[in-house]
This record gives sequence, structure tokens and C-alpha cells, in this order.
Amino acid sequence: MSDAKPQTRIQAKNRAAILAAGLDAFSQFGFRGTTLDQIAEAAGLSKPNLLYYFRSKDAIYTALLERLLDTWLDPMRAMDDAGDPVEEIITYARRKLEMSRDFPRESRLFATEILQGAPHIADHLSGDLRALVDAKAVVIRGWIAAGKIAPVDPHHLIFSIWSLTQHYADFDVQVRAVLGKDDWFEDADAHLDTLLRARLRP
Amino acid sequence: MSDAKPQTRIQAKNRAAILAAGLDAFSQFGFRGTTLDQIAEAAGLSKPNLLYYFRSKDAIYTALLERLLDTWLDPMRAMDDAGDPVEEIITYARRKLEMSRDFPRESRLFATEILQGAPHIADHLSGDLRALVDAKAVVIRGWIAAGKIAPVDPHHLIFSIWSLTQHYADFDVQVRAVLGKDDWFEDADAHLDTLLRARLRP
DNA sequence: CGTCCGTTTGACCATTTGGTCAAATCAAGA
DNA sequence: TCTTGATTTGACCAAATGGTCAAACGGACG
Repeated sequence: MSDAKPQTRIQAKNRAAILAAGLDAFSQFGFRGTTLDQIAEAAGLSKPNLLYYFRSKDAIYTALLERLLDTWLDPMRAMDDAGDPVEEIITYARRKLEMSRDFPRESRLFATEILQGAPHIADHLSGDLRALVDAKAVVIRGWIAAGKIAPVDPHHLIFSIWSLTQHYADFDVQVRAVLGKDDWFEDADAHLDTLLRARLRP
Repeated sequence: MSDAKPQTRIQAKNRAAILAAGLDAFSQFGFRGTTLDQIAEAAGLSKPNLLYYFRSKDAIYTALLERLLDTWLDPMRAMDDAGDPVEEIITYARRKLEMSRDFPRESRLFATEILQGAPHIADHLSGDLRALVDAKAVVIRGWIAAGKIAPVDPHHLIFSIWSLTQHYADFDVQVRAVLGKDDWFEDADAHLDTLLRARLRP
């Protein structure tokens, strides 16, 4: 999976600058709403120069999505089948919430892609993602059968964790407007903890 | 708030067709990602004809958002201070879930607007919306003080209900891909019911 | 029938946008 | 220093896009 392409120092730097600028733009305006000039200016390059590093607008977007998907599921993969069930699930939720805090642009990029029908990653959803979720669903069912957590639909439990955590990144503007303050992490974390604990307690 | 403008039968019909087509397009592609030609064709009108009814692309989008905001908060307003606390909250969640099922395009339109920083409705968020949420927060705190429901942060409880329910409309593609089936309503409804009930039980 | 006003359209326009290309510039090794 | 390949750019292009406008059309009513 590692790129075999050799990269000069300057290439690495410029490609990184382009991806950073692209993440900023795409996560805020969506694919169609973002222009190459916008990205080029933010990256400090001319448009033709930008296209020297990525063959098209779509290539930038795709590269970002691939980089994102590569790490997006790490918290779920990190769930330990052998750990304490309630703690494993709650830790998973906390890690997802931390990602909303630390990588809101990535979360929004993912959200806009899904909202638009996931045209670039439909395969990923019904492939890798579904396989991983199904695998974790088996683990969760095992925990239920063992009486370690209360009976719960594993898929919808996972959806709950996704929605509860990503909401704080994706709807950040709304959250801050309603809360009247900017830092939601501590309160959200405590809230999620009690919510999940109440539901999972066997 | 009622428009004083008289409308002929044909005007009402065409304006409705345009709004319907606009909702389809904007909810899927966002504001910048949608073209007038797209809307015009879907509405069965020529582009100049479309602009005879709405002075600009922005006017269509704004009209849709206004219509949406007008009804979006109805379920929350319908929460009855005098009703049974747990049932009121669960009924609110169910109504929101029904909206995800029955008005997914509206939900996605709202989601794209918020994702992009709510440029058109920032005032609404920190005005009407915040006021309503704060009012309901007072009610919920009253319920807690009376021992009718378990202690909970009212704002984050409301965020939870928003995120849990809207997720099924906004991330519909992902939900269906992971579930491997198209109808999620019944299972989601049951899941939400037990989740909230477990958390709210005093 | 003829008029009037609401409706519709073809032609047109300026700007934006994704993308190309040949030429110029630069940087490092021989 | 000279060469070579990587890097950068100005000029350019075709298509798409939001929007305009004068002219044509159509139906209801006197």
C-alpha cells in the first residue's frame, strides 16, 4: 500500500501544502463548491503549478478521501475484544469524540461526501466499512450473550456512537450558537459517558 | 408573516415545482454544486422562465431554507411541559426520527447549510433556535428538580436527540450500506426508545 | 374580435472554471 | 561551468454558469 514513487523534498512539501489547502476548502464548500484557484492561492502556488502535482481537482479530492479513510476507522479497530466490554465501547466513543475535536475538517469532509451520496467511496462503505462493522457486531453480540452488557442492536449502537460524536464536529456552528460558548468537549464527553453507561449496564 | 402577494394558479404551480426541484438539487449537491439549468430542467421550465419566478439562484435557496426553518422546530415546540417527562422526550425523539424518514431532503438541506458554516441562517441559530432550546432546557431542569427524570445536561440531551435522529436521514447512504437493507425506521425507533429510556429513568 | 397583462422564450453576455502547453527558470551533479 | 531534469509560469482555451432582455405568446375579459 506504500507509494513506490520517489519524492523530492520540494514535492513532499508542495503536495502537503496542496492537501492541507484542499482539506480546508473541500470540507467547507464541498467538491463542486471548491475552485482550483482557491486551493492554489491557499497553498501558495499558481494554478498550473498545482496541476503539476495533482493531475486534476478530482485527484486532490480523492487523495484526501483516501488518506482520511485510512485512519478514520482506527478507533473502531482499536476496540479490544478481550477488554472490559462497557469500557471498550465507552473508550471507542471517547476516541471518536476526540477526533471530532482534533480533526473537525476531516469529519466534515467525510460528512459532505456521504451527504452527497458517497459518489467516491460507495465501494468502501459496502466493502471495508461494512465488513469491519459486521465483525464488531459479532463481538458485541458475544458480550451480550455473556451477560457483560445489556442487549442492544450492535449496528444501531455503532450508528449512535458515530452520530453522537460526529455531530460536534459537523454541526459545530450550531452547537456553539446554541451553547453560547466554544468549548463543548468536556461536557459532551461526560454526557456521552453517562448516556452509554446507562444503556449498556447489564 | 403571510405573503401579501396575490398568486395566480399558474404561479403557485410553477413556484411549487421550482421549490421541489430546488430542494432535490440543493439537498444533494449543496448551493454551489447546484446549477440553474439543473433546477430548470427538473421543474420543466426554461432558465429565463425560472428566473421570472425567482430573481436569482440565491432567492430559491433562501425561500427553501425559510420554508424549512418554519417547520423544522415544530416537534420541539410540541413538547408539552405538563406531560409525562420521559414520554415527552421520547415522543420528541420519535417525531424527529419520523421527520428523517419523511423529509430526508429537508434534513440534508439543513445539514449542508450548517456544514458550510450556516452562512444564510447564522442569525436564526443564535436567535430563534437558541431561545427555543434554552426555554426547553428550563423545562427539563424543572423535570430533573422534581425527580421526574435523571439528572442530565439539557443542551447535550437535545444535541443527542438531534444527532441520533438526523443521522438516519443525512447519512442514509452509509446506514443502508452498513445495514445491507433499506428500511431502518423500526429498528432505529426501538433503539432510540431504549437508549433514552435507560438514560432518563430517575 | 381585440386588448391587455401575465407568461414564455431565443439570443445573448460577462465571468468563472477546470485544464493545457510551450517556454522559462531553477537546482544539483558531473 | 555546463548540463539535465525538475519546477514554475504566463498565455490561452472551451465549456459551464448565473443572469439579462426584448420580443413573442396566450388566455381571459370587455
